[in-house]
Amino acid sequence: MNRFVGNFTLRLDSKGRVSIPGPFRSALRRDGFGGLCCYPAMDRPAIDAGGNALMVEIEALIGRYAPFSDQRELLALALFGTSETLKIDGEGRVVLGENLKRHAEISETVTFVGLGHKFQIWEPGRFHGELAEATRKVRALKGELSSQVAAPKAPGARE
Amino acid sequence: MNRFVGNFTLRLDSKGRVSIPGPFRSALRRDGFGGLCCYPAMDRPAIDAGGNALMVEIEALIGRYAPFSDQRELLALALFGTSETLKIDGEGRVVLGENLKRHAEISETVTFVGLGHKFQIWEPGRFHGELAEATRKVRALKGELSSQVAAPKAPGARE
DNA sequence: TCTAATCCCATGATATCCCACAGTTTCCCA
DNA sequence: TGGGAAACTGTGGGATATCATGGGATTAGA
Repeated sequence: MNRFVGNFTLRLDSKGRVSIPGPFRSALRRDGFGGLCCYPAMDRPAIDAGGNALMVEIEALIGRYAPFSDQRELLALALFGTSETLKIDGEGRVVLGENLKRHAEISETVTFVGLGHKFQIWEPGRFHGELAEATRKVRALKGELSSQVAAPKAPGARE
Repeated sequence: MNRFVGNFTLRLDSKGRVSIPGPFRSALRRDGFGGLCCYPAMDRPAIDAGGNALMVEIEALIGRYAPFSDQRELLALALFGTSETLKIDGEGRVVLGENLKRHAEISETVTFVGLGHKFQIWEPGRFHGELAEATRKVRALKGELSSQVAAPKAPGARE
């Protein structure tokens, strides 16, 4: 079983290191990629992180466009250009780069949140806020669903 | 791991030398090409750089057009004609040619940006501007993508 | 002989590796 | 069923290697 599930809150030490939660660490190990691929999440003050699987996903996204095309260069710049592959030390820790920490407004504690094929790293307070918000939305969505019968209406993309 | 990822800002010394960032340097070493192949990026005030993989890609691009066709000659001129192969010294540094520096408006600090198979060298200020622009466009693109994904049967992949 | 490019060594800062330890949880065996 | 023993996790800090950078020496080219 190779996905990231659950959430864990951990502290950064004086050198800025954080342990990757055990379950995530073993999922990464299985995935075969020595390091941790991270980039600032779009639209959210969080860090997206993962291993090979995530990297391949990004590559596939970029690979859809022709080499030297504008769109490809743009995507590559925004994705590869802002991501960092962090080294994982013998104890399973990483040091987050300054950009990443700034983007997620992380200071001394972080929450790891499993998202299946990848996971996110949040500042704990912001994560709880976001979670509450998400719960509220899901509840609303559920209400909507139960009031519909089985309408095959196209599900609009929402964010 | 053999691609260029992340961004690094470094200084030119009094002799005009810049260190190639460690991760890029080792990727180049793996790629087997002794020097660094550079040319002014099309449409952008930046320098495209890479090793063997980049040259192969350029060749493939040019090879798509019929020999002696206008497009082919033009591309060859723009890419091969303007490229220089820089020597990498014992410490992993290169000296950028005057053309390159002028094109990218580089003075004393540069930002190396990984783009997967190749990387770019920017004047840091211009890079930040371009990155902001790219992020904005990618966000728009993401909206498009997520509305496409909802159409076929969702294989558990979500964002 | 002079200029410029290349090589070589020095150095401070940073990152990486390595060992240590305390709190839990798991496991084992009486 | 209870009492350890062992393993693992998160945390801490010192030692070592690597990186970015600076400058002198050496070679090459004109």
